[in-house]
Amino acid sequence: MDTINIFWFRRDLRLEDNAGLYHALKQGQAVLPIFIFDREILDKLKDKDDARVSFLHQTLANIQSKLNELGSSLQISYGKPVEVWKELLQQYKIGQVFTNRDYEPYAKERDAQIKDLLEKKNISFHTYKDHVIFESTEVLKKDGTPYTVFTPYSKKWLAKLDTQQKEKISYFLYSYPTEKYFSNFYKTDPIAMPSLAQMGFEPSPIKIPSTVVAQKVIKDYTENRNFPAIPNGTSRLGIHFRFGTISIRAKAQKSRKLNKTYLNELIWRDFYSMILDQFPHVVGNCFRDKYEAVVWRNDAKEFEAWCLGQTGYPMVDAGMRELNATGFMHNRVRMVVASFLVKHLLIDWRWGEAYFARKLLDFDLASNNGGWQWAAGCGTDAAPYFRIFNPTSQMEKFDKEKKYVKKWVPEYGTGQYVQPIVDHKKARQRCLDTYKKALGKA
DNA sequence: TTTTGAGTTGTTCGA
DNA sequence: GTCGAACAACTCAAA
Repeated sequence: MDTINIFWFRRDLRLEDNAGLYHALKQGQAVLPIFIFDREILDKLKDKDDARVSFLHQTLANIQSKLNELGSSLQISYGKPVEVWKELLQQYKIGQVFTNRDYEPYAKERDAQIKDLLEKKNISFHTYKDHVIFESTEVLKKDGTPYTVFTPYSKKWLAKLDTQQKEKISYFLYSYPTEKYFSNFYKTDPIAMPSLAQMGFEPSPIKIPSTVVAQKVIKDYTENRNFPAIPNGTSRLGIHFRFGTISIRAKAQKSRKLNKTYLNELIWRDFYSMILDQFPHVVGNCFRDKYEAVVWRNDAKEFEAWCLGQTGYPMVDAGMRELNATGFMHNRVRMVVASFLVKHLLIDWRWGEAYFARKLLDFDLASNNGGWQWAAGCGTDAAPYFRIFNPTSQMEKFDKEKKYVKKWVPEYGTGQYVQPIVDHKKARQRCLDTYKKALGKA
């Protein structure tokens, strides 16, 4: 049996401009690409027709057919990673293993286990940066510790990008010519992949936004991004960044030239990825501990009304209904619904975070957690607690014509629409009092 | 070490 | 209708 190298796909599902895959193929030895449908993750999903699983499956099928054309195949397994790797070790004589780094706590632990398993067999485990522009240790304060405020972080980040560009420190800052080495894929007949049904899932009716975004969308992003009724006001690339179906490097390079505001959003993505990597306690805990003292009301009925888009506040309800129907919610509206849940209803931000995690196509632990902690005021660079969005004035500001609201809440203004479940003014005061008390100011 | 300037995305009140 | 101040002081980053 010949020795082969393995490339392990995770959240980098593309053959082009893929750092780890590039390094794997460049070695010269035959490379078998693999993917694992991870039961540690899948078994926890609540919806059998989860759109992200369908998307994953479809994306892998696309990669599979491209590889089949090259006379190779993707080996897709369904199970727990450690078990799958033990089987792979039985099945193949493996030389080296290549993969791209993942910064979520679960992934770090999983990779440490696999690395250990492989190294015991004298198989090296090589990991690469692919998911972000700069990793958590690449942009640090002068004293060598991580930033916790976005603006100085972003300045340093931009300066570093400029330096790398000027000095050509990293030829591969923008693109890995992976396709140059496609001939090194392991030659094999197509290997069957598990069907959705075999894994206990059903296809989702939800449509996935395209990877192709008109240049004009990025160019006009600054003016359009706050208005949810504008059809292409935002790029909707979140899901593709999440699963790596597009390259972050390519997008950063383009937006650097086209629109600094858009680039800034990509810097936020690196920022929250860094925060998660450096401060993993943010999973399940307030970044700032003193906010744990907030006494949440956690009314289950009100939470349900929020989830279903039945709060009586049109901007909130439109957002939640858009989320439930499409797996997407406009960013401006995400802030409005999050502020409403946490501050008007005084429901623990972790409840909202979990609901978004379940529903959002573009769900990403780092960004979702960062966003919710921002909204709750307990995060790194958070909104002050007295900054409470007024869902009505947000609608007047950002959906003046009510185009967005009427699309998702058609009964709005007809008399059939539910009464507000809380009074804004009272809820606002209640929030201020609750936070003041928690922070020892009352 | 101390000081200084600044901090994604807001709202309300009163002049 | 428009504008500035108050909200509440706090923490961070860098000089």
